[in-house]
Amino acid sequence: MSDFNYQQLDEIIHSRIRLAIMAMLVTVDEAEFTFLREKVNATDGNLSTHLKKLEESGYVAVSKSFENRKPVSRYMLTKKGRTAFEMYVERLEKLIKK
Amino acid sequence: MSDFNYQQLDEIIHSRIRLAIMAMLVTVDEAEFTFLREKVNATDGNLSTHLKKLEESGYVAVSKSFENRKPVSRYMLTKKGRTAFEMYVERLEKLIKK
DNA sequence: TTAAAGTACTTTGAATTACAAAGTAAATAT
DNA sequence: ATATTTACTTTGTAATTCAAAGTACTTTAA
Repeated sequence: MSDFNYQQLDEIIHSRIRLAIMAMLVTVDEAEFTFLREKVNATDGNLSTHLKKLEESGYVAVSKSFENRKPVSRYMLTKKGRTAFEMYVERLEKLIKK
Repeated sequence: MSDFNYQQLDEIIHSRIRLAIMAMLVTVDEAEFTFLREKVNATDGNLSTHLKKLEESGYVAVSKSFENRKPVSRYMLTKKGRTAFEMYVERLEKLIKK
């Protein structure tokens, strides 16, 4: 399969906002909703739906709890998510590197 | 602006198929419709619409002619397209590298 | 004490996008 | 003559993206 076949790029990860979320998550153990919202520069609604999609794809796991009487959602990559991201990056680099 | 801000990635280029087209086009002087269709693994209709979008964005130029009595469309990156692609790759790498 | 404002999300609806099926126009094969 | 192939383009629809509005609280102000 040619390196230029566009379908080789995981479409779940490839969305701009989800890619930014995944790229952020690989650098940390876990991240709170509000932290991601700030880093990725997303609106609440948009972030929420994309995190849900990543969850449903099994790429991200969440733990929702209350701390100081406030809801806190913590997100982290799953093993599957990490592997998928690595594969995605590998293919992406083959595509963009000459 | 944080490297994780998803909006920094050029949305015209970022689409999977258009990214593949652009990545292909930076490696060659020009490419025919049928060549791109094969390399990128796209259907005619899909390729056609995305090439048109790249054209309208000023990233790609086309020359349409007849050769051996058949229509041939040749596509090449414009200067603007090349610059935009370089910028895109730069930002993408900052995003996915650590 | 109760009303208003904030926080941390989720749901909804509308606009945009991506895609392939169908269409066009010309050439070639049967 | 008719059917098929080639090189595209147009069209219709399904999926995606996004922010506005909504929910369920908590905190602050009056």
